[in-house]
Amino acid sequence: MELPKNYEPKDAEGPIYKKWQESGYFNPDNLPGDRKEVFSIVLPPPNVTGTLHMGHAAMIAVEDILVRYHRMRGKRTLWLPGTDHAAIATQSKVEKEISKKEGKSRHDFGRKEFLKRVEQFASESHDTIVNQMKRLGASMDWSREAFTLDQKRTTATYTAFKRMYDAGLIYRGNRIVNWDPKGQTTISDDEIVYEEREATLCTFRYSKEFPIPVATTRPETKVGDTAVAVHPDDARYQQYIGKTYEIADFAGVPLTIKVVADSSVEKDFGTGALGVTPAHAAIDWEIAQKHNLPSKQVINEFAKMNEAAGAMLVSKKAAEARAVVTEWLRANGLLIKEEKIKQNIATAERTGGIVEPLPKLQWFVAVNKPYQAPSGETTLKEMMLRAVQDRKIAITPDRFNNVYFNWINSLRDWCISRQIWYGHRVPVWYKGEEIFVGTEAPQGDGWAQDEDTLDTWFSSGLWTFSTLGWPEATSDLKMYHPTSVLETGYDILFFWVARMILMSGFLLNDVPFKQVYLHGLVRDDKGRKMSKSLGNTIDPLEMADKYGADATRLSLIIGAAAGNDIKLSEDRVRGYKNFANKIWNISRFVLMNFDGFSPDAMGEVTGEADKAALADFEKAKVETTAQIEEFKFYQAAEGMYHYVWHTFADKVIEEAKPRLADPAVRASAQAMLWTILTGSLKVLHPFMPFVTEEIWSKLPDWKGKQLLIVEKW
RNA sequence: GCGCGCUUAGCUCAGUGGUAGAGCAUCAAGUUUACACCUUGAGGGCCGGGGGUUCGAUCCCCUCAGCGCGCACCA
Repeated sequence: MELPKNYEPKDAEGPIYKKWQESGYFNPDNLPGDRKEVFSIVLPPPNVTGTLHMGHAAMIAVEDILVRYHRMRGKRTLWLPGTDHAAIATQSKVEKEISKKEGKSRHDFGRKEFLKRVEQFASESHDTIVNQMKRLGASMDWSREAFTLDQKRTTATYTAFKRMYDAGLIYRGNRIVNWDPKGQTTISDDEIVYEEREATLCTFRYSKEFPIPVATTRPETKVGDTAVAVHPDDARYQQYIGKTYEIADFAGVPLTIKVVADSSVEKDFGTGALGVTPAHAAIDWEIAQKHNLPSKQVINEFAKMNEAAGAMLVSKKAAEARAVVTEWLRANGLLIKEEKIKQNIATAERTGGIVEPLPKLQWFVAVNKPYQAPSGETTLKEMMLRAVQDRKIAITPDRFNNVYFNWINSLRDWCISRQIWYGHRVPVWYKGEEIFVGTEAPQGDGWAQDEDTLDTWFSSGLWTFSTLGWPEATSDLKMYHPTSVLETGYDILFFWVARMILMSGFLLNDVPFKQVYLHGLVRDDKGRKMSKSLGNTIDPLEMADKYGADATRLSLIIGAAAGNDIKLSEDRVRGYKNFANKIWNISRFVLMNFDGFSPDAMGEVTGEADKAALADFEKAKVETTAQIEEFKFYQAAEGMYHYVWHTFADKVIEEAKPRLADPAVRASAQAMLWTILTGSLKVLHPFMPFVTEEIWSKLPDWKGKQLLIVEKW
C-alpha cells in the first residue's frame, strides 16, 4: 500500500472531522471500554460578536491537546462547548452597525425590535464560530452545546440571582457607579480601561472669604461640592475643621461647604485639601457617607450639566462647563494657579466613552457581607480567597496566584445591573412599594419587571455548572463537576475565573475546577496586539486552509509557555506544515517497506540496534507524557517534533535501511519501525490530530484497530 | 505608589549549579529505499551590566539598567 508523495491537509481534514463526529466519540457516553476516571473541561464560551481570532485558536489548541490526551488515557472525557451572548459587547457591535448602515439608534427600533436584530446577528456569529472550531479540529461534545442566554442558562441565572438575594448577598442600593455616557449604562470596575492624558490642575478658592484653597482637574463639578476634606493631622487646616461656610455665589450657584477631616486625603497632593463632590467621584462619595454630607448631582447621564448646576452651566457638556468655570474663577480673582499634569482617565472598555461617576440605584453583589455557608460563616471575598489559598484550585503559572490575591483584596461590591437591552433581564418585579424576586413573573396584575439586564459575567460565572444542567441535580453535574481544568487567557482571570469561583463557591459550596491553566495572548511578530485597525491580524482559518489546522495549532503551542504571550508569524505556521509532511513521508517509507509484514503476525524485535531504537522511543514517550501532565505543552510538542524528525527519521530510519534489505534481520527491523511509527502517531495525535488520524486510516488493518482518537496512549 | 514578568545565536524562544540549545533565517555541498514541504555540513553567543554565594553561576542571592504588563491613586 502506498501513500501519495505529499500530504494535502486541505483535502484530508474535512472528511476526518466528519469521521470523528460520526463515531460519536466526542460524547463521553459513547466512548469504548469501561471508563471510571473522569476528565472534564468547559469551553470558555466565545462571544457571539463575529468570528474567531488567533487567541481562540490558541485556546482550542491547548484544550484539544488536554482532551485528546486524557481520552486516549482511557478517561471518561467531556469537552463541553458553548457560546456567550456577551451582552454589552454584542449589543454595542450591533448598535454600531445599525448606526453606520442605517443611521438609526436602538431607540428608533424599540426594545423588542432591536433585540430581534441582535439575536439575528448573534445567531449568525454562532454558526460561524461553531464551524470555525470544527475546522480547527476541536473534539467537543456538540450534543451538550450551551449558550449563556438560552432557556436552561436563563433558568440557572435567575435561580442564582434569587438564591443570592434570599441570602442577602444581592441588594439594590443607591451608590456611586461607573456610568458610561456613550453606552448609556453602568459598568463594573473591571470594564474600565485607564488612558493617560494631560489635564489641567486648577488651584482656586470658592470665595475670597473661604480660607482653604483647593485643587481640581474638574472645576465644573465644583458647583456640586458640599465639603472640603483635609487630613486630620494637617497642621495648616486644624483650626477650620468642623466649620461650615456659606458661599453666596460660586459660578452662579450658592454653596454650603463644611470642612471635614478624613485620613484618605493626601497631605502632599495639591493644596492638601480636597473639594468633596459626593455625586461625581467615588472617594468623595465615601467621605460624604462617613461624614453625613449631602450630595448634589450636577451632571446628568449624558455627561451634561443639569439644572442644579445653575443657569451659567446648565445643559453644557462637562468639558465646556470646565472652561466656563475656569474663566469665572479667573475673572473673579479666585484662580490661584493652573498646572499641566498627567492623569489617568477612566474610559469604558467597550465604547471608549469617558466614565462619569454618578450616584444611581443599582443591583450589587455584596462581597464583604457575612453569610452562612455549610462550613460556617464567611463572606464571598473570604471564600474566594480560601479556594486558592487552600490549594483547592491550583493556578498555572503560579505567579498568577498573587495577581489573584491582590485583586480579591481590593474587591468592592460588584455592580451587576446594566441599562442595556441584550442580556438576562433582572428577575425582579415591582408593584408600588412591593418587590418580588423570582425565577418567573409573579401572579396578579400590576407588576412591572425591572428594565435592566445583568452583567454578562453574572451568567458566565455559572458556566461550569449551568452547562451541566444546574439547578437540576443531573447526573452530568454529579459526574463532571467540579471540572478538571479551566483553560483560558490570563486577561480574563478577574472578569471570569474569579467570578466562577464566587458563583460555584456560594451556590454549590465547591470549586468550579481544580486546575486553572492560563495561556498568553497571541501577538504579531513584533509583539503588538493583533487588531483590525493595525492590519496585523492573522486569520486562523486562512492559516488552516493554507498550511493545515495541525500546523496552525502547533505554531500556537510550540514556543508558548504558560502565561507568556505568543509572537506569531506566517513563517512559523509554514514550518509546521513541513513537519506534517515529514510525518507523512516517514509513514510512506515505512509502508513501502512492508511487503510480507502483517501487524497481527508481527514477530519479536530481536536485533540490538532495533532494541536500542525502541528504547529511545520509549524514553521520548515517557518524557512527553510527563510534560503534558505538567502542562508543559510547548516542551512536549517540541520534544516529539525533535524526536520524530531528528531521531526517528534521520537516524533510526536511515540506519535501518540496510537491515531492511537483509532477509535475515528484515522482520526485526520491520517490527521495530512499525512499533515506533504507530507509537509516534499516538503521541503526536493530541498535537496534530488530523494528519495522524489520516495516516492511521491508511495503515493496514489489524485485529481491534480503532480510530486513533480512542486508541490507548 | 504596590506587585509581576522579560533581557540567551540575525529573528522567535527553550533550558540546566558542571564544556551553551531548538526552530526559522544565512552560507556551502548534495538527487541516497520516503520526503526539495528534503539530506549532509558550516558559521554564528562575555546567556543585559556590576557585585556576591560556590571548587564551579546563564541558572541561586543582591544591585543597576532597558523593555513590557497588572493593580491602585490621580482632588
